[in-house]
Amino acid sequence: MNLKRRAVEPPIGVRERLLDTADHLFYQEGVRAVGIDRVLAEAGAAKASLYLHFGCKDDLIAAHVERRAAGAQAQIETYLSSTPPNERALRFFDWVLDWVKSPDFRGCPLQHVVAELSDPKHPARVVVKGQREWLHAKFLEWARDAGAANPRATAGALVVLFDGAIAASEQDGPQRARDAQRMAEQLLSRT
Amino acid sequence: MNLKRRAVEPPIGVRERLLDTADHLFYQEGVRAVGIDRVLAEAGAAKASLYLHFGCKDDLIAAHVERRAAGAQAQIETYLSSTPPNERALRFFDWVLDWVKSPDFRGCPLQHVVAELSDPKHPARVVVKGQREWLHAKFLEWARDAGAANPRATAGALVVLFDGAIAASEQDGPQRARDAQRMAEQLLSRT
DNA sequence: AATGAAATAGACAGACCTGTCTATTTGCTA
DNA sequence: TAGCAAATAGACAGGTCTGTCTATTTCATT
Repeated sequence: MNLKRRAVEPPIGVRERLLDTADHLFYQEGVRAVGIDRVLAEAGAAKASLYLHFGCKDDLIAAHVERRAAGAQAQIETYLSSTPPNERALRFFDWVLDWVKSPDFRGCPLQHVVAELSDPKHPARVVVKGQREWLHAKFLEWARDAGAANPRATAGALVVLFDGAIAASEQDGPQRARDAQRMAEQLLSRT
Repeated sequence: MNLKRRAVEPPIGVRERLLDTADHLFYQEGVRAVGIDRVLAEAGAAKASLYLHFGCKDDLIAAHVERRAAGAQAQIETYLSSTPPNERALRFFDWVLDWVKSPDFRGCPLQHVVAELSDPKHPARVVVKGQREWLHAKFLEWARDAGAANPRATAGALVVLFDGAIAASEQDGPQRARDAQRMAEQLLSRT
């Protein structure tokens, strides 16, 4: 019955502010390139706040990945909610295309974290793994709904097309995501 | 007894030794995670030698990327030399499969460097760009040789399949490279 | 043997990093 | 108004990082 810190919520809490800032900086410049002090200064927060809310930098990185993963899941579900199940696998690549065309697209934050943190047991890597399993399960579901002859093989191919679309678009521009989309069409057209 | 390493050891110059070590460590753990001192200790070299031969760490990173790029080019050319031109695009994915199955495969060093170094003007990024152009030109050539109806589109698709095969295999294992290979077969079968 | 270039060993500077700790201020609420 | 929890400011410790510099040693060629 304590509605203590419930108030109304006009000002953003310091935790959110820190995570917002870290999320942005980590994505744009890399988790190792950005130091705690940068995050603190840009968020206008105190060091004690960061360590109170997140414990250590590695956990802040994990929270950043967690936020990206959850955000992507929500976006994708919303994006596809009005699409018939059998068309979702293909429509997914419209979402990918939107993403790679967005102004501050800089590749996949999860791929980046894997590149930067070589230890698979790092808390952020654990989150990445979970997100990957989620995505694979989605692809499998959509492949089945699309009537694929071999849903497992189709799901694997979709993973490749997704990773390839993002990684290639990071360096070559959105055209690569279109190339991927075209392959997805071919892949899903032969039921 | 005073047996210097000269007696039995082949004459590996300090520059090669440094580059060998840096190349390996940078690839396995990341260019930002590995400090100069680690390279020095593992190579058994002096700091002055590193700065004499490479100038600064950023240029050492660039040399590492350069070596990977040149090595890949040479390997690929050799691998495909006995393959008829019209089959090279497809056969290329056998090479990819070999790579991702090799024991210390840890993804694409070039993709990693792009993830770690956000500045496109970084000397290592410049090398990456060059390698990418080389690869794209090769794909275009092979697509033409394979009689593709639209070589440019096919080359773009091959880039996506390549990046996807590597990035996905880094996290999911070699199965993803097989998935990519199967898509390449489909892509190239419709002439 | 003498010379001189290349390599080694390692101290050092200066910057930056994560993480801890103390002291102070703010703002809600009882 | 008094109290209390959250947040701030910032000093500090202990590492690590890149890069420079000095002094010494190795080694091939003369």
